[in-house]
Amino acid sequence: MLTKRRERLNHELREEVLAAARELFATDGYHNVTMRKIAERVRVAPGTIYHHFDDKSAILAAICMETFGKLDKRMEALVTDRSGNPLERLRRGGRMYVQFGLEHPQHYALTFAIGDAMPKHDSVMSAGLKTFENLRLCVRDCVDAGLTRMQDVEEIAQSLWATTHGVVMLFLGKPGFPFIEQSRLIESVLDIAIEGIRKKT
Amino acid sequence: MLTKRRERLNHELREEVLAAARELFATDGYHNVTMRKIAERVRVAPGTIYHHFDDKSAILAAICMETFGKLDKRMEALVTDRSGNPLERLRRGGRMYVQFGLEHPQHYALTFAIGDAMPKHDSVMSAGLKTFENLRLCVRDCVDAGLTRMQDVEEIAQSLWATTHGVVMLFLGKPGFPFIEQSRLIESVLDIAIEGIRKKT
Amino acid sequence: MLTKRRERLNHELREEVLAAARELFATDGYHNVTMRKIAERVRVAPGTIYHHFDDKSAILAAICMETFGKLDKRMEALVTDRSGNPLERLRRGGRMYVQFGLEHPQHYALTFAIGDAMPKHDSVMSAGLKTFENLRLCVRDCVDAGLTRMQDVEEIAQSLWATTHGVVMLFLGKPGFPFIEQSRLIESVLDIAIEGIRKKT
Amino acid sequence: MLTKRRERLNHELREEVLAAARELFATDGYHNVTMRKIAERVRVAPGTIYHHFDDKSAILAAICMETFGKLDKRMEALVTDRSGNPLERLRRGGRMYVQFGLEHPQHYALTFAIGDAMPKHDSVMSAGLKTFENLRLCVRDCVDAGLTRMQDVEEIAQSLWATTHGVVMLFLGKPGFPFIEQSRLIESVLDIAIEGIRKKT
DNA sequence: GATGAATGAGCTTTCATTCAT
DNA sequence: TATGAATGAAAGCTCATTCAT
Repeated sequence: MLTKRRERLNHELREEVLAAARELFATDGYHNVTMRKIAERVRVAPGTIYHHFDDKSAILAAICMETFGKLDKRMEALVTDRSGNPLERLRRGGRMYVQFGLEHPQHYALTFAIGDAMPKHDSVMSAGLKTFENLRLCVRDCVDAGLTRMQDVEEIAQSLWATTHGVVMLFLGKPGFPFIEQSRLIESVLDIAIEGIRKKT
Repeated sequence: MLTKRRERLNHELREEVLAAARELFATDGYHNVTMRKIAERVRVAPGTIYHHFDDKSAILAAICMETFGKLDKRMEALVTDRSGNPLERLRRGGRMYVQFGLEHPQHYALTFAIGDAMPKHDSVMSAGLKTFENLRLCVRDCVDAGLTRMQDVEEIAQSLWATTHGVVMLFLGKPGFPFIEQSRLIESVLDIAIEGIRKKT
Repeated sequence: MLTKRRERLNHELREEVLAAARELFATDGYHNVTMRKIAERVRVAPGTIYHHFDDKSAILAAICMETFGKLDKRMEALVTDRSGNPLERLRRGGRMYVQFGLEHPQHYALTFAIGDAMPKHDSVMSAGLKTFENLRLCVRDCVDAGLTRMQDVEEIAQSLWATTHGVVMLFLGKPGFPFIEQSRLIESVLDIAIEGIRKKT
Repeated sequence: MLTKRRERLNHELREEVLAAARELFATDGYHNVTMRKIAERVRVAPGTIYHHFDDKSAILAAICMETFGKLDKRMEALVTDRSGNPLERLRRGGRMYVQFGLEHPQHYALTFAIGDAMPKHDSVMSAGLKTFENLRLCVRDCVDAGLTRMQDVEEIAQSLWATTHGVVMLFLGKPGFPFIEQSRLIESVLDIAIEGIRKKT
């Protein structure tokens, strides 16, 4: 009983720290966020945070893990349903990825922001790899079905990742730029990428 | 006479600070470089730097302006020389853009990254965006030459920007990821983009 | 019944804390041992220790009392057994004293070092000083047996205390100094002291 | 001009820090003295101290060096004048050493206090060795003159150091103990030591 | 313009101790 | 009695910036 309640409260504080950090990191940049600022926002003593996270970088790592977890869920749904044209599945996958980034800008930016700020945590790295694995599987289907100009699955998968990542980062990073209508640009980028991969008949 | 010499020396010191900072920023990252380190490298007292730059971020801004100036020159050369296949010119332009980003990660991040700790300087912003105009011109040539599947110059240009931006940001943001060989990935992305645009004959 | 068992368990936990602390203090130094480390070693929550000891220094005090108790027992055995040459008994006593100091550096320092950070506990103080009384008795035997050059028991006893104290403090205070082999230096000091006291025949 | 004045002020602040630290270290113990406390006493910002000393341990090291310097001066005078009985010179040396310790209790305690608190600084170590060298020379004279029971210079020298060190530490560490008159105890200890060394005729 | 000592706020992190459960 | 999350003060240290000279 007691334990359960404790755990719940515990979990809640951990989540509060995560929420505060997520927002602050995204707003002010990892380097400009102090443990004190996070603690103040959660109305907790600075030292308390260290009961839940080893250090500052561990907070960032936890946020990234979270992001990958969410992304993974959506990705798996895509891979599991293997009906239809694989190339079209790839397009849907790309569309979903971009939308995810735009719907969770704080998560996304933090997870994929400039590497300087991101301390290396092996758990995060492997979580990222796992997420990417789903994209790879999608690409493999296209290659196996003989629908692609090229045969190197890894090369294609990473190229597509770069492309979709670019759309997200552009929208997030240049909010003031006179972009064409958002969904039109997304579809255009996806179309160019798919057509760039497709085998000419 | 005296005045002239002084001016030259002043200018020289400013340049030396810039050179030292440029190197240190690129090597250690903006946040890990202290004013003292820069001053030591130039063999000058810390306070002296403040006679030439308002603050630390002003040094970075100056470096970025400088660097974007160089990029612009290269870009202009590309546009000015209108010989050869426009699509190939576009490919060379994209390649140059990506290489620039990877060679000047700190400066690139300043202009294009979000939520980072780097201070935003408007003058740098506009210098960076000016570069986009050259891309637009390049794309127009392709469309005018009837080499593209689509006709909307703005849509194509922004799509290509997103794509090249994506490659740069991916490399910068995930330095630990097991990417395939860098130049191979760059060429692959460019190839997919160009083929995705090219009109099927 | 229940009460008795509880008491025994209590006593056991107290002893376990003492044992863990004794080892940690000796290994890492009083200042480098945290309550948490002690608690972890005993597999107990940090707060639990405070049910058995007022604070950190109380643990050290308890250990010292304990240890001085043991020293006293040894010393008393020496004095009680009055067979053999009193001067040799004195030598054995000195040897024992030095060894005691070197085997329990933290406890020794608590009682005899100055200006150190260790908190002073009066009960420990008096326990330590009680030991001196045994030295005095030993010296008196030598004087009474007519084996000494001098007759002033107090003067001789205090001189011997200073000497043995010196060996201990030297080893404890200058751990990096290139001393000759430890036991050789101890024997040398004792030999000089005994010969310096002995009546020339 | 300017430089000279600066240097003098600089030197003065350094000395003030040293003086404050010396007193605080001796009073409260090295571990209980904070940089902030030192800074407050000197009426200076905490960071300022770091312009004069690398870190906290460097302050302690500087104090120790100082002590050894003073001791060295006196010791050298003793060794230089080689007239008279070497054993008596040794006695005078011991007397001087003890007096030095009692006259500079703070310096002495700090330099020879329990090793835990004393971070190892090579420069301090070598300064200590140099000081000890003078004692060694004195002992060698006695051995060479055939005045000693033993022949091992190092063994005798270290034994004597232990003995004199003991007297100092005892007086400093147990100010409340009912010692016999100070100079009488000192002379007694020295007498026992010298007679303990002297070759029996 | 150049100096460089000094500032002072701020950093991450540690830890003995408390107290509601 | 035992828990362990939380405290809160403090620690050593850093650094962009200022200002008297």
